[in-house]
Amino acid sequence: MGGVTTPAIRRGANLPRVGDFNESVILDAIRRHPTGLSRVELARATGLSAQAVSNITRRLLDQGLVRESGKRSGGNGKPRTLLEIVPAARYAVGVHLDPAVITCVLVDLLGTVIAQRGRRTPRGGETDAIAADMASSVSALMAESGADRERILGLGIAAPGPIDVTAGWVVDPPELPGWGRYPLRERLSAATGLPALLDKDVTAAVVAERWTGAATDSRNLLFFYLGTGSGMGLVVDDTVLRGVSGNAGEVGGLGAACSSRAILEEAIALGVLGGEYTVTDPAEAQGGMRRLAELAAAGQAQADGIIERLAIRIGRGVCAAATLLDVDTIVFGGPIWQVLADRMLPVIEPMVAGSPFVKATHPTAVLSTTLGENVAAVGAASLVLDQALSAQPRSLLLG
Amino acid sequence: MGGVTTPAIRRGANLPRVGDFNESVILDAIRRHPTGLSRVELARATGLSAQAVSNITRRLLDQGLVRESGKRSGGNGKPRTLLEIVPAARYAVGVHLDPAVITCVLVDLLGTVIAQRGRRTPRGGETDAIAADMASSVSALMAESGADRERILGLGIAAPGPIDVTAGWVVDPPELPGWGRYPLRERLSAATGLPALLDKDVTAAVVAERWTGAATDSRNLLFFYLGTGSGMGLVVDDTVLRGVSGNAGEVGGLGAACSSRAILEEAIALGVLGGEYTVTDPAEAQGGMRRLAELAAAGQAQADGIIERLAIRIGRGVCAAATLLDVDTIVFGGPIWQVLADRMLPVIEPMVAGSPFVKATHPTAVLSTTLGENVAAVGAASLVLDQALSAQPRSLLLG
DNA sequence: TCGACTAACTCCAAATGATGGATTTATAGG
DNA sequence: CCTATAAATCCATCATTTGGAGTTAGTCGA
Repeated sequence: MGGVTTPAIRRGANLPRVGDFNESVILDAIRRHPTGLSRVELARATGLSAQAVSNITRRLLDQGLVRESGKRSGGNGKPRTLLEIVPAARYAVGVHLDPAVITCVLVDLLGTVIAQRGRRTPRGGETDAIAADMASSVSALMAESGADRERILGLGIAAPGPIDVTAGWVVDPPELPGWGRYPLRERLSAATGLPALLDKDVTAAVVAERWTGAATDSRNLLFFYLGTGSGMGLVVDDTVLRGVSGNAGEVGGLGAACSSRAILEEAIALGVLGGEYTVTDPAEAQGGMRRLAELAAAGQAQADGIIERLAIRIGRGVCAAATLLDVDTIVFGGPIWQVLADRMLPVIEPMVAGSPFVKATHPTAVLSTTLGENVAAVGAASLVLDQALSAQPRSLLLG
Repeated sequence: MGGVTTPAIRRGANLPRVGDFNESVILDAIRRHPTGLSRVELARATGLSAQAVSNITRRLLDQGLVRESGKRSGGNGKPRTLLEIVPAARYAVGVHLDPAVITCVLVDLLGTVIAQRGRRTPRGGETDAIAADMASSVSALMAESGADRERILGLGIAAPGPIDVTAGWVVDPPELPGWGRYPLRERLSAATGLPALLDKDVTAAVVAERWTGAATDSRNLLFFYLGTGSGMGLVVDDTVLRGVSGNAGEVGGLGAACSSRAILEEAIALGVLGGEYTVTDPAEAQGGMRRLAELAAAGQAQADGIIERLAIRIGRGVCAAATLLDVDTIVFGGPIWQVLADRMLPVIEPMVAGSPFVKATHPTAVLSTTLGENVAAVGAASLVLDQALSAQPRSLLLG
């Protein structure tokens, strides 16, 4: 009390920070325009003076992040010189530690996957050995991609929640025995020599979706991830919601009800699937779900009912969350979603469109991810890009 | 496409903005320390250099926002000169348009209520006349408080959702016939001569709670408002969540189930309350709820059951939201909450403490507002203070 | 009582980055 | 070939933070 302990108050801002920030703003604008963007257009779009834009683009050109890509003549006057991103100027690596698979990807500045590797997650092995194996996968990825080492910004790690962001590890993961409180971030950083950051897989996924996926233009979106577990990644007012401990996006009871384990158990109990689909290893769940989807597609009513009920449950949860957070875009993805999307999307879409909130306020887009099964791994890499290159007002503050 | 239309991209930042922002940061830090804070402490807390702090505090002193309030000697050396807020340096006015009552308050820089007025919301009168009456209440408030006109920053308006923030009006409010799409913000601004802003009542309430209420230190909190309707005000990562259209915090079906109308109907159907408590006018609902609380306190089991079931419903909703958003503080308030708090808080508190997410991650405080029945009106005024004086990184961007 | 010491605060020159006006550059059209 | 026009850059200016030196106001010990 009384000034002895100085609590963490908001930090001030700084001249050099403004420079860096505006650089990010310009880079961001260029990145978002695949066709290229001229300096005047940048000035108009960002509100900066033409002079400032000129200086900043010069710095970006010097750093090799941007190049001039031609001219566009608009009638009279000097034609605009277009600027575009040099995708190979920087890279980021992402690792997704999932109960079913461990995926590593290397992406470029635009989030395009340059190289990737996946392996089934070993059950009950030596955690240290598995982590070492992850690190060597990352190193191999960097080597085979031919990317300059010094152009690699860092390593992003996505893991199922709950996590402890400050410690850089996973907390009591039900489906990941052995990984609880294992110092994953430190170990991978040390073993690869890259700066590393850890976040929840769903948070990573929503960042990917904003960076390169289906929702690059939305400032308020919700990503529902359906994999071994399920959860939501949240972006509101152009900022990724992380919450007190980085665990925002947990869906409580809904998550358990949507787990592949619960669905398969229901299917087996109803006799739709045989006992051979009982999951001990989450890696096998996707096969069971695929079988279930096939049966449903072939007209098996009970299989279809299971999927439809799942869709309705998810639809309710998503509507509640979309109402609470006032988003205009909902994206679905994850390995299990990929299998069931065709059946579930037509159920969920009208639920959202018909929800009282949506009808009273504004239309809400419902989409499937365009990034495929490894959204979360791409997301892990996107976390790095996002931190290093995106223009977040927060970055103006002094740490 | 292709650069013809320039989409809204993030805006750059500016030197003068940095100055203003840092001024806000310092003011914010001083405001949060009732005992006063010296320049060195400010420098350490904000990360700014001693010089910058010195310059900024001089500006604040010149503006009369801050004064030197004594010295504190800490052993050797020159004693620190303490700085404190001058509460009367600025004022803000807040109006809460509620289906039951219209409340106006005038608060000072610290959010302390200097003057207030309330009246029952007229049913079905001439909207224009009522708005004019609100405006004259505001003028009367300003006159009787004796506050310098030029020290009044503006007028905040809180209204039940859904709202349209850009238009500055309420959209189809079920309990506020006649107010749908009425240009409330413009009219009140014109009639009072003050710049006005409109937000949802629950959003206003959460801002109040952070400015002066029970949660001035939490950066992640959730406010559950229980009045004629109900909803949540959300703050995550130190920013107020507003969403696409400013309607974040709606609770869908839960909101309807928690409305005083629904509760009283249930009580009447069960014969706990007589038919005379049927509400046509929301202003009468509070009386019925008070009667219900009295019966429960007197040991009437059915009345008690109604309240307990309500508490459980709210508890579930709040747990789900707290899990989704990863907050560490939950605050309850609103006119109906005031009446039922004693019975409901003991039900909800253990639900939160026992929820799987809370147990797995971090303790979560459950509190009642300290601002009484007119949280929302105080909140409306706080919206003005918050916009004008709080340090939001967002404010660094050029509009 | 006086001087040494220490910490808080302020003055001054330097650095950084955005801004506004004038200037150069590149194209289209007559 | 000249002019009009729009894009991009040069130059001087302004606002703000920063770092080091200097000033101020206390405490402590002799």
